[in-house]
Amino acid sequence: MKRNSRLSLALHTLSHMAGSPDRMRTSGDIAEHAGTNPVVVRRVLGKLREAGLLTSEKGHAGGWRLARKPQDITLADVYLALDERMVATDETSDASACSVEHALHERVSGVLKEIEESLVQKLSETSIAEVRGV
Amino acid sequence: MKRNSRLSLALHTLSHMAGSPDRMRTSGDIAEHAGTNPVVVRRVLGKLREAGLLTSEKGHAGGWRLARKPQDITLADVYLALDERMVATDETSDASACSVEHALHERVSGVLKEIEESLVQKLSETSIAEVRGV
DNA sequence: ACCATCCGTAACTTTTCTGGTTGCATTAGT
DNA sequence: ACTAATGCAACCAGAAAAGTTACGGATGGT
Repeated sequence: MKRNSRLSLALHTLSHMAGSPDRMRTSGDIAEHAGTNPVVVRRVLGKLREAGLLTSEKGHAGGWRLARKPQDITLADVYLALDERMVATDETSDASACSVEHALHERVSGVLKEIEESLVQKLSETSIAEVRGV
Repeated sequence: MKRNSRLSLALHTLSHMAGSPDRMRTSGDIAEHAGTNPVVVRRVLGKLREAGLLTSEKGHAGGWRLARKPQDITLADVYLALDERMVATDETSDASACSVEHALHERVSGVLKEIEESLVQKLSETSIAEVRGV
């Protein structure tokens, strides 16, 4: 796997689960399906569980299941759950002595933050059910 | 610097250059300004030159200058010049035997590509001049 | 009671990405 | 000639991420 694998893995898995929402799936199944490792799957899906998108059960008949209906899970939910900010810069303390520079830095950061917000807005317009489509 | 440093560096540099578009700046100046290395600056700015956003001149009085007016350079131009796709997945050959799986994979890829396009669209609505702002 | 199965988590390794650095050829002005 | 700049290639170092192994805890079947 390469870049953006987490978002991609999450999306693929959720879309797949949306097919039969009641079926319980193990991280092993999902991993094999996605061509990766059960632990990696649990790591990513754990984030989604924290965000309330999935539930997991331990033990013999344990596994993973959607916590909501597919149409109630948006791409924004997934994106935010993974806690990856794609365009927004980190809030590095601007060490520039010049105040004009500082102001410019603020402007650039602000613009990037706006772009990030618009991305989330766009993501919120599509649900997992719609990804599955048709 | 951390993630997105290239985009951030490019944006900051262009915004700064937009202040006095006729002034020639060396990679050394820019690097010192950005707290990084001249070679790194040339790497990033080289991409922008390839995309026609900047011009560079070798030799004694050489350096970098905007190739267009700041209002004619959009954030999308910069983003695309850097050739970093943030949300779109790479076109990995889908090795899934099942055709249903393949179709789902295509759907997810398609959705991500749409998101990417909408991001670029959003970026194209803001110019460097506007970033500089006010 | 026992056992197989599955999640949760930690620790470690390997790979990949990226910025930083050095060196050198080339170009251009003085 | 000399100086100062880009262009480019090669390499190093550090961080980030995936992959792997291992083990503890929970759960259900036998």
